[in-house]
Amino acid sequence: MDDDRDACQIFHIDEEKVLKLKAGLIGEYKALTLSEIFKALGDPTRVKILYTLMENELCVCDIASLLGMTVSAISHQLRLLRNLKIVKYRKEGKMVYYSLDDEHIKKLLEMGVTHVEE
Amino acid sequence: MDDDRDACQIFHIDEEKVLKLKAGLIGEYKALTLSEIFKALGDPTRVKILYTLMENELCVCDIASLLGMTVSAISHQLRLLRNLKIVKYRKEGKMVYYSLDDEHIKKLLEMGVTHVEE
DNA sequence: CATACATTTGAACAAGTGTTCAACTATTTA
DNA sequence: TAAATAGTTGAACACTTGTTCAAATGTATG
Repeated sequence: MDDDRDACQIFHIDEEKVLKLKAGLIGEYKALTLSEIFKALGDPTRVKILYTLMENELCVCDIASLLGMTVSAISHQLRLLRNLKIVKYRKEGKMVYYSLDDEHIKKLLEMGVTHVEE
Repeated sequence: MDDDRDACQIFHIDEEKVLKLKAGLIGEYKALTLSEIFKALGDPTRVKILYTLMENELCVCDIASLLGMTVSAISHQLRLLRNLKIVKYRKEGKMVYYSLDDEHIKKLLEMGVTHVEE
């Protein structure tokens, strides 16, 4: 009688629970920002790119060669990853060397692998 | 002279490095599987749904009410999350209670927040 | 300066995605 | 059995996305 599961019709969960739930809601902006990061990792090409960068920094055409894709396609993806601060770059003459921006990205990838591998 | 950065033109990185890089490449299937998980987290609505499930299990129309969206929209998203084993569900009479499938998902979300908040 | 090369960029296209609407299933209750 | 309720589903739509191609930067080198 005390914990009869919330029927849905009029949404009559007890006040306290409603408040707790609403307080725990993620904000619109935060949800968007967070989803943008995950979305960036949510493409096979970008996953492959990031994997090549996990131990080394590499230039655009090295990545393109390794993945068997056009330099243009890789560059487009790198721009996206750059804008989201997922990779950083370093210019040296004609070449541009890309690397992961921070350790979080590496950890996110590793945790993703852990999840899919179990 | 020893570590002259790989010029790109003919991709003449030294053999050892090429081999190491190629060995570290992620496979096609693994990249796809991994990207599917991240893609699932890469939508604001799904992020919000998962956030409501971080501490409680909830039924579809509770989530819909909390987020101010239609039951149908939520149900479609939950199916996707279900198929990817990101959420699990429990049936009780007419109601279906959803919850996060495992701790990894929670950790991924938390780690994502950490990344965007710094 | 002219040439070569690494990378970036914009436009365009096919393919994929999220929401809505209406119809449907399944379960409870009268 | 009939009505009510919780949830699922499929089709349709506008919108977004990833790649390609061609053209444009920027930088070194002859």
